[in-house]
Amino acid sequence: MTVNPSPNPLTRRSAARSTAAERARAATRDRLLRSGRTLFAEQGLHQITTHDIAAHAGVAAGTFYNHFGDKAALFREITDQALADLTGRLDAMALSTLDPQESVRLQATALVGFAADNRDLIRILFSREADAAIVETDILQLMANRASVVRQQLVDEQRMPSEIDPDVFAQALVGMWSRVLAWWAEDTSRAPQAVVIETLTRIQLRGTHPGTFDFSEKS
Amino acid sequence: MTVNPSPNPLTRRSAARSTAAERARAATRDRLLRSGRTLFAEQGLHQITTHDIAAHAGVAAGTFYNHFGDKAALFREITDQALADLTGRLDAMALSTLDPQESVRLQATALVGFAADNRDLIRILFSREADAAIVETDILQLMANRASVVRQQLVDEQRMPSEIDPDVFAQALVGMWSRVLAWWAEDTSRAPQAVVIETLTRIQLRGTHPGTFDFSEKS
Amino acid sequence: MTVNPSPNPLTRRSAARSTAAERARAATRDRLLRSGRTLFAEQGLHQITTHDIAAHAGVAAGTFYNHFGDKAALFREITDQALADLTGRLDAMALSTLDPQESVRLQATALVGFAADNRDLIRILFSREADAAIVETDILQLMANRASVVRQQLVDEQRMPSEIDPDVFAQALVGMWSRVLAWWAEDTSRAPQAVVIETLTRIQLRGTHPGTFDFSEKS
Amino acid sequence: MTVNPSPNPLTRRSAARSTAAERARAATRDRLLRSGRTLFAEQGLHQITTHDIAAHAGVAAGTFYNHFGDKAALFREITDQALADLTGRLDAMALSTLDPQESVRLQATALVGFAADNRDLIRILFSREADAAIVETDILQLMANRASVVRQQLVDEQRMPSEIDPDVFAQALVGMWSRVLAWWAEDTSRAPQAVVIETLTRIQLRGTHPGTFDFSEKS
DNA sequence: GATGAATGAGGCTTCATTCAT
DNA sequence: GATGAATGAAGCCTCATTCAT
Repeated sequence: MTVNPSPNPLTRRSAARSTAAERARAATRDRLLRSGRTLFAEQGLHQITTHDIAAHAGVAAGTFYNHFGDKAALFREITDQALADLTGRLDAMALSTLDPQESVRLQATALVGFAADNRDLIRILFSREADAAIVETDILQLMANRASVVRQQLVDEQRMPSEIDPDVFAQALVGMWSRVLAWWAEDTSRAPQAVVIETLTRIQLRGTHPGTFDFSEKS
Repeated sequence: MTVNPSPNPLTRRSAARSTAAERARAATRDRLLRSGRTLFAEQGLHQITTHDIAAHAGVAAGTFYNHFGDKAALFREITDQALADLTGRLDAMALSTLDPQESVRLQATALVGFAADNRDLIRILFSREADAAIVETDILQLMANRASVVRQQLVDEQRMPSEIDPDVFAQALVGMWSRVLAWWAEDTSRAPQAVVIETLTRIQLRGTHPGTFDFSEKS
Repeated sequence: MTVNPSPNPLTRRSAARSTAAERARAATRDRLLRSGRTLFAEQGLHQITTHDIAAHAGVAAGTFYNHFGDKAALFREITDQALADLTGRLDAMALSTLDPQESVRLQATALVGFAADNRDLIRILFSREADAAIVETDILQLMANRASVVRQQLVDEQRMPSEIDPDVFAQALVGMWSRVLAWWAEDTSRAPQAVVIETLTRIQLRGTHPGTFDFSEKS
Repeated sequence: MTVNPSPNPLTRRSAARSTAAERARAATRDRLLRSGRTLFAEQGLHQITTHDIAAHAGVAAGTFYNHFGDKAALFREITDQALADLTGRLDAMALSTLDPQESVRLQATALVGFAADNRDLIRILFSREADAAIVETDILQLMANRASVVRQQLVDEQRMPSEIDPDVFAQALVGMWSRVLAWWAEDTSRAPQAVVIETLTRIQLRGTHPGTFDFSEKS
């Protein structure tokens, strides 16, 4: 015969109560986050007021400050989450192959997939406001640093030519990515997803002007 | 009948006066433009007030509005000039060769040269604020449009592979350029000018991962 | 008909429950009072929020309003209690002697003793905020009124010289008291308790400039 | 023969222009100062908003900030000026006699005269808000420090009895002064000016309880 | 009765812009 | 044309208070 370790009714009730309150609070916080994401994507950090966000979330102006210290804190939370998501995807890709060529294609696939799934986030992440004075972290710089370090390793291992400076390469890469993704996320009908992936991949693997260099090896 | 070849002294004087006044006015306007360029480059459109610009230019706050309709107008004038300069340089380069490879290198040279000569302008042009809602013109978009059209022509003429979508290519190109130049203009000691040019050129001609594609032809 | 001398168990239980609840309630109320006293003493009425008090008392923000109508009500309750305590001590002293000289000394002793025992209350009572618009009662005014009435009686009975106006005297007295006590209560190491008592007493009995007076001409 | 150093008309005109503008600016500043003084005296620092002051002065809300950094700055300027005036009067008195008795009377005269002339300032200076956290300087403390130092000297020179502690004395003195003056300035019909002076003087010279003291026996 | 999230009025401050001189 | 004080709309944030659970 088993004892049913059923929780004490009082405990359970109070736990339930507490959980309900917490859920309500979390829901409000989430509405604010979503509203911020939507509005920042549409209009940018400076055009949007805390009142706008609160109104869009259906709460009073003061409620905003029950959940976020100030406007920048909300913005930072959005971008931090987004960046974590994005780098998570890139890392997952990176681990799935050792072939550099394949790796390039998988990264492009991950990026474009992320943009398709998170159009608002892309527009926020890759707006230059994301690294304005108000927000300390420069997202593109973080990504560039990652890319630069990886690249330097490859150069050191003589798996990449040293003529391409790792720092310049890294800036070029994130510039290309951010611009293409922001452009495409704004209106995904501008190009089929596969075309975006393919073009990004080809530019990395063979450059923008492939045929001009050595015509013997056209794929 | 006599021709009066000598200007009336009064007329001349007043013309001279007027010219002096015009010169003074133009000088004031120019100081405002320079101040705006310097301050916007340092701190961005939103951080700088019209008072800041007037103070930096050594004029009164109201004087600003004798020369520019509003803050955005000054900003636009700066960016329009800069864009005209930049595209002028690019066009000049474009005309000097028919070889696509050489053309790529010359473009990179022109761009990096412009950035070296106009560090402030680069930081303004390629900050994302340059295409914020307040300023209608999207500079990068203009450049992308040019690049896209040119590319489309080359594809149509079968001088470029169609696998690289002209629109995506154009976005990638301006993204790469703008990011690299903004990064470098912020601190030109980050890389030698020649390295920036060379890296940009190589990425275009052969991609970021050249060795991975066909190892037989490493230069 | 039966008298039921033994309490109904249910009634008793519920009475006990009720008493326990009352005790809990009173304890909460008391914690709020103490927290208010501590915090108001440290920072003043305006610097302290109801949230501060509730947090310091370890209760929720809303609980505050289960016990006090508003912030001013709590403040008033603190000051009313303090004033009652203080005047109680002064009255007790007053009854213990008929000798005016002794009375002065005993009053000083009582006041300084109260300050030593209730440093927080002194700082609240004798901060000017205690009679700010938000709180109707002016504590010093109440004390001054008492002093004025007593003085007037002594003058009428010709036991005090009429040259000292009872109202001015009363203001001077409470001004002197409140300032000295507030100063001392802030840091009791500023002077030994006995010195404070003695100095207050001497000033009342002989003035601040005793030796300077020519005693031949008392009116 | 005398050269008439009449100013150049242009210079004069522009000087006049400049002076007119300066005068206008000074007048606005002065209106704000007066409004602040009046309103702070009536309602205290916390009850009065910058908008209140601007409205009372007949200017727009933003104009306040053309002249004062914030509300506290205006408040401080008012109190600093007032304190300088007041201490100036006291110092002038102090120099006019060497007789301590006369000095006491002259100080009382100066203080009460100042209160009569500056009722608003008295109410501001001697409200406890004048030393609230927002304003660093504690006016009464400054006055007390002065009094304490002077007293200590007199004690050292054996011209005052050491039984009266200089620090306690100083607090008592400024407490008495501030309370009496604030009370009287609120409504000067409460007592004739001469009576206030006389009572303050007598309390200092002979105490509040003169007749009660037996002069034969004090240690 | 306790809880604590939500409320929203209200205060402070900034700054693009105007206008009388 | 230059000046610079004045303007006032608008944004940020606080906090006393309410109320559903």
